[in-house]
Amino acid sequence: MRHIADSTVRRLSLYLRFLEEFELRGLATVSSEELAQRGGTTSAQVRKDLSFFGSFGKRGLGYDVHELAGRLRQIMGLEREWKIVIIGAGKIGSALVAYRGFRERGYSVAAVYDSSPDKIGFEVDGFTVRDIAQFAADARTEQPDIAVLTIPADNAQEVVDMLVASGIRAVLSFAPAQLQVPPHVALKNMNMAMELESLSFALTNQD
Amino acid sequence: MRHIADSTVRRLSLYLRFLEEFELRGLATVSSEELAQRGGTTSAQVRKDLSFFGSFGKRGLGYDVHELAGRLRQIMGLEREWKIVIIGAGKIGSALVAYRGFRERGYSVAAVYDSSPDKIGFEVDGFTVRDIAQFAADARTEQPDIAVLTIPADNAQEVVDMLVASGIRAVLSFAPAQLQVPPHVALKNMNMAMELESLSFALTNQD
DNA sequence: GGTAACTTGTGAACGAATTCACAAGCCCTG
DNA sequence: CAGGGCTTGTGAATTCGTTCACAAGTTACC
Repeated sequence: MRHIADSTVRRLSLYLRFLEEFELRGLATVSSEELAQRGGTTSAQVRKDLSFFGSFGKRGLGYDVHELAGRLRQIMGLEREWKIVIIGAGKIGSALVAYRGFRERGYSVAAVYDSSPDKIGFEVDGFTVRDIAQFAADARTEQPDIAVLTIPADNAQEVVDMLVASGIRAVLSFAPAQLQVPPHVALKNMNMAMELESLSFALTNQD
Repeated sequence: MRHIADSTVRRLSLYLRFLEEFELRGLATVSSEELAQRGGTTSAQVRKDLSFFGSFGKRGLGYDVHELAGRLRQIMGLEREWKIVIIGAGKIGSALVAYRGFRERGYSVAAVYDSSPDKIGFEVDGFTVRDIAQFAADARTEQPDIAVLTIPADNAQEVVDMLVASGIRAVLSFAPAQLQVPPHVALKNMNMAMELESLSFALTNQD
């Protein structure tokens, strides 16, 4: 497949959310213009984004809400369940384990890991925290799909190296660090420090 | 000031982090090439990013680590303390209140709000959770700078409208919703669902 | 069935962001 | 102080993403 821009993928994710919203409201069809307005973009952008994957609409009419939602789920890989492991049973990690939004969207938490003896063996929202040292062995049988990293920045790189060596091909990192991964591994960062600094930049450099 | 791309601001934030790392390691100067390698970008990109704000380097030598860090802090508005309020005392909100990274980088949590009687009046990491209804009144005297939104998507828009009406000009939202704010308000999203879906997209559409 | 009102899908035009490439400046060595 | 080795700062070239604009297809109505 032709390379798809990250910005496009993120918008598709948004469109899907809006479609689900429209579905709930009982709308049967929706135009690119309506989707665009809901998402703060333009109708041309919506159509272009979709056009990378096929043509799903009817001229003169728009898109069938239910059908387009299905197509998007298919495109985004949401027709199967993805196994998540949470690495780091600190405050953020524990909050995520309990986060219901995961399961709602087809992501199921399979296990929680930590390296600290204060955490290993204790329960977090129904999960017994495992020793990170046993990850490689567990991964062979359990084959988790996505690792969510909620550990401090200082040893995040070595942990991610270990995860990758154990076969993980997708990482969502909350660690405020710039991690290196080989090209076959997908990495996304949730870097709060960066977002906050973007905000203080905006406040400081306001016109 | 000329408009600065969001991607540039985010990279500046990264560079600052790397500079602080280099400073700790005792390096006195650094070249754009070294910064680039650390951040997975190119030296031309680093120089171009910096050039929007002035010329901070010495030809043939590179940048003074300490000086450039200071300049970046100034540019990013990190020379003052920013008052944060956390809106939503659920799992994520509570985890953030306790997050030490805030204070380390000059952001101080001033208060925590919620709308649920189960939360209001109770303590979260030393903060007594306040009633969201009293936000407007509090804001007049306390003048918080940044609101961090950790509430469910369904009523996020009305809450953000209220925050904006109360004078908030910067919002970091964890709510999985596309919020509308007037142009003078800066808004950043931390949308985990979107990042996860980008990952499952990558896993699904792998070459 | 003809026409008016809509809406999609998509090349082409445009604009924004990144990369190239090089003149200019700095340091070190002999 | 001349020459070689680096590195910056920045216009120009390029690449990438967005927007425009319109032919083609659909529905509704008379």
